[in-house]
Amino acid sequence: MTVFEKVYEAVKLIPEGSVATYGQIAEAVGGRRLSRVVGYALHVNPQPGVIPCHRVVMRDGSISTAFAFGGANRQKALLEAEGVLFTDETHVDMEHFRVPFLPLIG
DNA sequence: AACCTGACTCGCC
DNA sequence: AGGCGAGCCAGGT
Repeated sequence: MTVFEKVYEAVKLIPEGSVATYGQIAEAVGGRRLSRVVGYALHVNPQPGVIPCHRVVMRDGSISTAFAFGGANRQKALLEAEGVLFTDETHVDMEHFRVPFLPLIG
């Protein structure tokens, strides 16, 4: 099981209507330092549509500008469709929609 | 086979 | 308070 596989597992565990930070995913797969690797893993997302990568945002709730499947606006629309609210145009309301806990992937 | 880079995050100026 | 470097893994050149 590679780190990438773990990343995909973790991302798929994010419940609908919630979001997680790259850091949270990183901690779930082995360490906070892997946050960058998490981003790369989603970059090479092997199964778009299966892996809810739109539920992964920056630690401050902002959406990455380098979003790959339609732009940050598309990601924002997907999240709003799930009931996730935004504090402003680009920041998710992390206080209420960030997942409280993400299980460790082994 | 080694080096560079990439959807990040934290710590030190 | 804002800007920059370090650290992690995998894949391409």
